[in-house]
Amino acid sequence: MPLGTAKISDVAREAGVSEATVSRALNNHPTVGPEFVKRVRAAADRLGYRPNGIARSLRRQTTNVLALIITDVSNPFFTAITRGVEDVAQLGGYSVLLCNSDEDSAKEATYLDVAAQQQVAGVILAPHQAGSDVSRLSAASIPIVVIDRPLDEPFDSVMVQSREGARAATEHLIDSGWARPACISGPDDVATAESRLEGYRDAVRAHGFDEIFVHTPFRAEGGAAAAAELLDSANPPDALFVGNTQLALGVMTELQRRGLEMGRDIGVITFDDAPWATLIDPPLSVVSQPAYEIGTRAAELLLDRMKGTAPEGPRAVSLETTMRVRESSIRH
Amino acid sequence: MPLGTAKISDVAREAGVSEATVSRALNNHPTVGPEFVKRVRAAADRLGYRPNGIARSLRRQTTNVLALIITDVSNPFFTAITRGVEDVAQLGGYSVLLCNSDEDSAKEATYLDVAAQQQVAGVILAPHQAGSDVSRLSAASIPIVVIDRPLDEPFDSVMVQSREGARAATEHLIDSGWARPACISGPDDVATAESRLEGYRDAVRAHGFDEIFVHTPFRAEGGAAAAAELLDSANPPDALFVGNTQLALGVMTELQRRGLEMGRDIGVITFDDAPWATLIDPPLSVVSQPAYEIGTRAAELLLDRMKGTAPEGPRAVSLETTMRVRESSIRH
DNA sequence: TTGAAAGCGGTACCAA
DNA sequence: TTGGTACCGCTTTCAA
Repeated sequence: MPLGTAKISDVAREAGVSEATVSRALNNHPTVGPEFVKRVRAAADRLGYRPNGIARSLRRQTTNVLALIITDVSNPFFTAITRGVEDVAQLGGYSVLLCNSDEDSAKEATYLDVAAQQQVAGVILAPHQAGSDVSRLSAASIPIVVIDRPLDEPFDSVMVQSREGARAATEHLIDSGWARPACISGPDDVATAESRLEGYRDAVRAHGFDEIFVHTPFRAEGGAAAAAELLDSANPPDALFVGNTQLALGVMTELQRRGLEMGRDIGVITFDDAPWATLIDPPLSVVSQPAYEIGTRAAELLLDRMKGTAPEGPRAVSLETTMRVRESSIRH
Repeated sequence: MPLGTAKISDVAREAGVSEATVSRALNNHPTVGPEFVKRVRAAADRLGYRPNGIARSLRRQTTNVLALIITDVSNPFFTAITRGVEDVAQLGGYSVLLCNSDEDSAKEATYLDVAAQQQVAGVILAPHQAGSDVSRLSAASIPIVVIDRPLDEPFDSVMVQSREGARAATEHLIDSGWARPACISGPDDVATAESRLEGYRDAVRAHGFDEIFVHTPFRAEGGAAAAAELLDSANPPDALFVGNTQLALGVMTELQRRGLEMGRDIGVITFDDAPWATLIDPPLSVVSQPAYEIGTRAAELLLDRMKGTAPEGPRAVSLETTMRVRESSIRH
């Protein structure tokens, strides 16, 4: 028998004890004689025994893995969240499986299904839409923490005050002397896109400015197309509040293509910080979200929900954004 | 009984057939009467039946999920690979679980263990080191495809001709008139870092130049520290070949801090393209790897290995890099 | 404290 | 073609 193929019955035979004793010994059950523990451990080592996680899960009805479902792996915002989740999950003895729903409800549903089927211990979900169907998880009583975007059903959640951040960013644009700020927003069915747009509207309305905005997918090409549309319009904006990093990539490419310099020809501020934001010319002003903390807080909520130490009702964590004014938004 | 909690025995009762028939009907087994299929489907729908993946896996000894283990989720290179893997996996009806080993052998080992325990159908692995222990997967005869970095044991693999790419990049630096190119390389125990360094050495040796290099972790801080060290040395380099995107982020930050302009004061070319490479000033020259294709090819190899349609021995795919000369490497 | 045995929820063999 | 049932590997009562 190849090493690492042994099952519990083999170990039992090798150690001369029952399967039950092997199981208890290996799981540090207190009622096992120290002599037996030693014998079982030795036998297990000799055989290279590794428990079959599937069988264990089937019996225990749970695993020691968490699922983290995000909408875009290539967005630094979500990878920062991922690191936060991983760090606290690891401390708690859990592994995290990352699933990329890619802003696609069908893929999201598949992963929700996989999570339920694999009986993960808990799920952290950035829902594509508020209506995402998590009933399979609920049916299996798998705890859920919702992040980034709200879900219709009430769960523990970690959100960011996007609207306030967006409003502040737009105010900043106006304060800097830009007279016609527009908003390049994400898809109109994505909550974060909407609340950032709302924040923008709050600000322009307060100042009696026109509301100028366009919806586009959270991708670089979307940003480029939106920027082009706005700039080609009859009465183009002189400043842009951009909905996220991916959009910003496209927007800046388009500005570059047109020879427009940020801060001189057009004011730009974008949602989410990025590691390269200070390297471009001029440095990009941003509204930064505490991404890593979103991850750690979410994982903490999940872990104590799993432990059963959490209070009854849903807990809502709301984090603030930080505006980092650099040069792209400053008129000169 | 809450919806979605039904098990196969419930469906059998509801449909008035045996469990065996339910199983066969739901799995499109050809030997089931069409009348029965209809009845079973209806009963399953009524009860909101969803098969328990764990139980199925235990019996079938496999799942329809793949694991993709990468070393750094926040590196765009790996997220591009991820998209490639996901796209072909989905076509084949598989979900992919992404695991971030974070350049840490212990985490990697944990995920390898999880993969084996969860009995994933296959694994695509970017090993931290050539000695990574995949014996648990082999013992469970789970197919493996190795990407990005070699493994001591022979498996299907998709690699990139890093050394050639690195050599070409360094030659380009030299051809552009830089007289003292140095290399900022990754950790000396990471194969890609080593082969890029080798490529650099090939080039400088061929020209009789000094070999100047420093090893540092694949992180922005590592890049910054390495750049500082080199620039502060007695005889500093006038050009830099940088090992990857994360390092480049740090290197450029350090150059900026010192007021050094790429292309004018120092020549820079880096391994891996990044979405923001054209947005910085001056645009960054890079050696681009076909990341998305690495992902698709790896998944293809894995899928037909799983189907059993692959030839006996390991297949090795070797992809080429593309140099994209922009301005940071051009002397002016 | 230890062992026997009953499942966990499906699947697939064998018999009818 | 359908049904009965052993079994996948482990955990956890229940008895001894």
